[in-house]
Amino acid sequence: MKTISPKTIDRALLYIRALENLLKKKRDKISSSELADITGSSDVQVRKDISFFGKVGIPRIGYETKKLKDVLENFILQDNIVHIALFGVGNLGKAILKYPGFQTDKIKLVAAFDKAKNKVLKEVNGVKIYPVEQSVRLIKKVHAEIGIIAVPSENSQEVADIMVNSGLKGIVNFAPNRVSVPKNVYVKDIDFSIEIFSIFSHTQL
Amino acid sequence: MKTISPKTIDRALLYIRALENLLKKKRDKISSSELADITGSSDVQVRKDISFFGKVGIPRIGYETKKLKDVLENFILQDNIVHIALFGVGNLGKAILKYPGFQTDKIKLVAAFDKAKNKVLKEVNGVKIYPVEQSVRLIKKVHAEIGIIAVPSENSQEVADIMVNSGLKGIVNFAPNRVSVPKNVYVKDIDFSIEIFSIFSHTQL
DNA sequence: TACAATTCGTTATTAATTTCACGATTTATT
DNA sequence: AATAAATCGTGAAATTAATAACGAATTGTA
Repeated sequence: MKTISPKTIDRALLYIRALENLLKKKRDKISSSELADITGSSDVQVRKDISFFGKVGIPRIGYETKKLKDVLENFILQDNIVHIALFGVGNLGKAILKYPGFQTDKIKLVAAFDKAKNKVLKEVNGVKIYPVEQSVRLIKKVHAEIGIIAVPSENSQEVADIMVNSGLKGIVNFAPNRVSVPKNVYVKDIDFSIEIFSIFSHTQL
Repeated sequence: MKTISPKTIDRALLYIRALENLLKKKRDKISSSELADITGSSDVQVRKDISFFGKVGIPRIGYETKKLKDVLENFILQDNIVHIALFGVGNLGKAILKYPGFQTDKIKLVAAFDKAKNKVLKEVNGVKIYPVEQSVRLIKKVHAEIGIIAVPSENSQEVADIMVNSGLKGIVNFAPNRVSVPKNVYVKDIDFSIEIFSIFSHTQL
């Protein structure tokens, strides 16, 4: 039994999104090479990735859009819905609250926290903003799995500690400094300026 | 002559940021293992990465913080300053404008564009907001290299076309759909919901 | 000065990932 | 029915990346 690689999972997420868009356009079939073009990959890579999930393609035709999407989603998400808690409702936090991809049937932003009294108890895009003091209790109550850090870096560690205490198992950190957490908690750092430098380096090659 | 791998470059950017923080704390020496801890890597990986840039370490001591930072920066950025143009001054755009890492001596956000008349000609964090119509001319004038797409997905392709026409060679795309560009333009997509699903998958393992 | 301790730098090894090559399957066409 | 064309699926090869192993250099200490 081969184990599935993290890279394959990440690409599968791109495939799923592409397939959703194709479904909206009523495309019911798609070939590996076209899916590769859309997602910035290669046809062989697409077929190899998909082969981890089973034999879903039809030779000479390609893949059925709906079926492929279901297979990938079921494998990766099973029946789960991902519940997210957001910390920090500044500009970035608001952008995240308004982000269309965060209120679908597979992913729900369920609670936002901020320490500014004037933001608390307001609602943005259907999500209520609570005071940080209530976060541990509320996150446990709503069973969130993933947390987003969108506070200034001075407060990021403090927020990370709250997240760990609440039982969150994954964190996206937008603050430009690393936070320390127990090793059973997975942290993904997104640092805007490092992304920029990285692209700059790529364009220099 | 070995060529430097993209992964090494990306980690080197993490090292540079860590070294900057250490310098602020007046730490003038650092070992590979401590740098590894800070950046979430391993000591061997750190030494191996750094060895691409030359012999800068001192056995038994470690690296001189300042010297190592200079070596890495010079190699990756040479004497360049990266100039950025931002499209879209909504919540996300404002968050980017206020992001501290975008006004340093190595990276400058030089212009922002929006089509809303009421935003135009205002200034956020020292950056002036211009009408989109002037973007091609202005980007050429200020010699920006990298563009950031922070507009809704309906407008992302249109903005990408402007960027290509302006001569930008790298794009960070925050809109949740891929844009098509000539293959000499490098695009990095940052899709919040895919990041979340990716973390969720990691935590499920 | 000799020896131990520490940390870098580098070659060798192993592991992971991507690409290649090609057989198998299905549909269309003559 | 035979052949051609298109596309999937996959084992093998090639590439890339990470880890391990260890020598070399430096400092501290007896």
